[in-house]
Amino acid sequence: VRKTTIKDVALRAGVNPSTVSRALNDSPEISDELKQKIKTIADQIGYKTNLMAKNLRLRRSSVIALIIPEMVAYFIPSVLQGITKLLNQHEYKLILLLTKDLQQLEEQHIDFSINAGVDGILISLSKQTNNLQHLLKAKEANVPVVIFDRILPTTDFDTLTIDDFIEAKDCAIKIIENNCKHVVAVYGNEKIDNIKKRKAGFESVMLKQTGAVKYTAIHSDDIKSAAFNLKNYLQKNIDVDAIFANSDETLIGTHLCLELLENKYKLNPFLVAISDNKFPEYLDRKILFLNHDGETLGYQAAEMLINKIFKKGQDNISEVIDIHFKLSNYLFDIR
Amino acid sequence: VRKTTIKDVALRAGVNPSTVSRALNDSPEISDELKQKIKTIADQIGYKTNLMAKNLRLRRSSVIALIIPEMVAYFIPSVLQGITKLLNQHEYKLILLLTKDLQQLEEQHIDFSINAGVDGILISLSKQTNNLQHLLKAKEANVPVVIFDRILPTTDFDTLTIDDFIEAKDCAIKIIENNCKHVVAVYGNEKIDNIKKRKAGFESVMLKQTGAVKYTAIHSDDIKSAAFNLKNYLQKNIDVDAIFANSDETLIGTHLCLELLENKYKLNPFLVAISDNKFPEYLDRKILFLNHDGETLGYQAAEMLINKIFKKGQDNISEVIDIHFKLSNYLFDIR
DNA sequence: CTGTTAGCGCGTTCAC
DNA sequence: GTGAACGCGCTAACAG
Repeated sequence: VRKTTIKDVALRAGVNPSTVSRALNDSPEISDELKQKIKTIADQIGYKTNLMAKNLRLRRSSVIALIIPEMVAYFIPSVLQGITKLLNQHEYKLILLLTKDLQQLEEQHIDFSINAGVDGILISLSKQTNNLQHLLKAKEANVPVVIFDRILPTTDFDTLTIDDFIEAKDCAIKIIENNCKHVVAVYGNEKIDNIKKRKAGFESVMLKQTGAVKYTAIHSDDIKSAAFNLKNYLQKNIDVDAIFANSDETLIGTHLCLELLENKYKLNPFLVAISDNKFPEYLDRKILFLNHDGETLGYQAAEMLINKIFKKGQDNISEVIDIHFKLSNYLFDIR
Repeated sequence: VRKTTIKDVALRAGVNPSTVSRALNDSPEISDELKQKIKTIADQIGYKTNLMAKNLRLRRSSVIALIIPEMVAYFIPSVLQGITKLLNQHEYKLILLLTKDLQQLEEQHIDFSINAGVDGILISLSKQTNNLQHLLKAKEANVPVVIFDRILPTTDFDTLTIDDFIEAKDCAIKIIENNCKHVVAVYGNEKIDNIKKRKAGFESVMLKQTGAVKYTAIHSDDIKSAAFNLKNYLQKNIDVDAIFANSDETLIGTHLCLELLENKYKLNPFLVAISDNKFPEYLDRKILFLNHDGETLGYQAAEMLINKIFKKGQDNISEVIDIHFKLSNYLFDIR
């Protein structure tokens, strides 16, 4: 059950294998009619080019490494969907490496990727990672790298991330426009760079409102602490009329907290969130939220990498792109 | 910047390239001391075997195709995590293909996989798929296939799925043991085979209880309809003391419904669910649930496929494995 | 035990 | 325009 190769096509067409190769790759040296003839024959006998041989010859692998902390829902699956979409268009394969947010594992994965001969690396940094030393090896080995989502400021590598500052700022502006007077922001773990930026963006608006608007920041490490800390605050401040949840986790915490308190108090705060667009529809509540579109992010990140691979060796300026999504409105109500 | 090859090692060691190859692959024909010497030299000059060349020579690709409906949270990401874990142990790469639950796309992806020369196919069937005709091509082309999660009964292929019947039966037994007298089961879309089996398993216990226990089945297509239909029923039947949600979607629907009704009625049903272990902790409610451990499923599925690839051509009996997870208890409470 | 030879399937240089 | 020959890096068959 041997697969049909370029030789079979050549034999059938009465030409040399190299001629077939040239015809199939649209070389200008081949006459159009011969090209047509060869292509037809190739189709007839079901010839498919062997990518492995081709890659070996072309000194490339058509494999990229995707290094991410973990497969956590919901954002990453969307990102992966976007990456996949673009990669399949170019017949690229994937090695998926999980760092579990450990810098040491991340380093091992990078070494492995370089040694495995991948054509490029797509990486979202671990929480532990605070410098890009280990990625420099990739640069030396001449393998293109794109850092996406969880990034660190750098001029050595291409980065693509969502512009957290601007988006949080958008949320703050919306709240002010809505004439709210007592605003609470629930922040997640500030060790995460994105969270830090969102806080900065939100406060870039809020802190200017001194006097007119009362603003309080609440911090949390997880869902429970978000719910708990918010609850403590709200019980003493029933006049809160706007809440900003800056992540899906804090949003859920906020939701749980409100569920509990709504039985006792009359609450109806204006709720604004930055989310990955999955929880809002599960929460029976009106939420203005900013949809962190992972698929778009993934697609663009993969696109950046592929472009970098194609024009390898040419212009080596590091690109920095910040995506800016817009606010969407969502309302779920079965009452 | 040429990479060091087997030739460089051979030159340095004063032996023939093929000797190096044998030494590195632990051939019994090579003396231990020569092996050691060669391995040391290889390490010194930083030799890494070129997998592409090796694969070309060995007529394999070290790539498997993963064909699934979509990257939906939460189950699939866990599955993917498990698959990745095993694949990385064997230096296997991945082509991720999404069918969007369309049989036609599924067929295209299978054809593509065969032509791309993957070593094996790991597939979870689309909702539309009701026969395995298109997979027969893979069998003819001699590419191993493992069907997992969403399967169809077959003797032509290996299948691995969670034993929905048994698990739902377990849930029903727990409810009976708990002395509940009025049971409602909320089922999802019955076109999905798994849902059908869960219903059968649950009812295999429930329908025997005629007289002693009142049992009602509620059907739904999505979260909203689950919540809506359940609400309609509960409003007329406040004495319901047990609810079985047979998927994460119906569980959320159930949760939303209870949230609404709890303000008006005194409700505290015994809640049992089959879940992917993500929502229960987000719902502020006591739930007895069966954790559908995707990571284990994915790991085992990949393991089955790799084994099949290794002993290709030998025993060709189709394996059928049903995993049976156990009930876990979960309680989330910030009050 | 080890060296020699050949070839996996393709793309490319050099001839003609 | 097209054919012949070579090599990408590796391993398997055949010698010795």
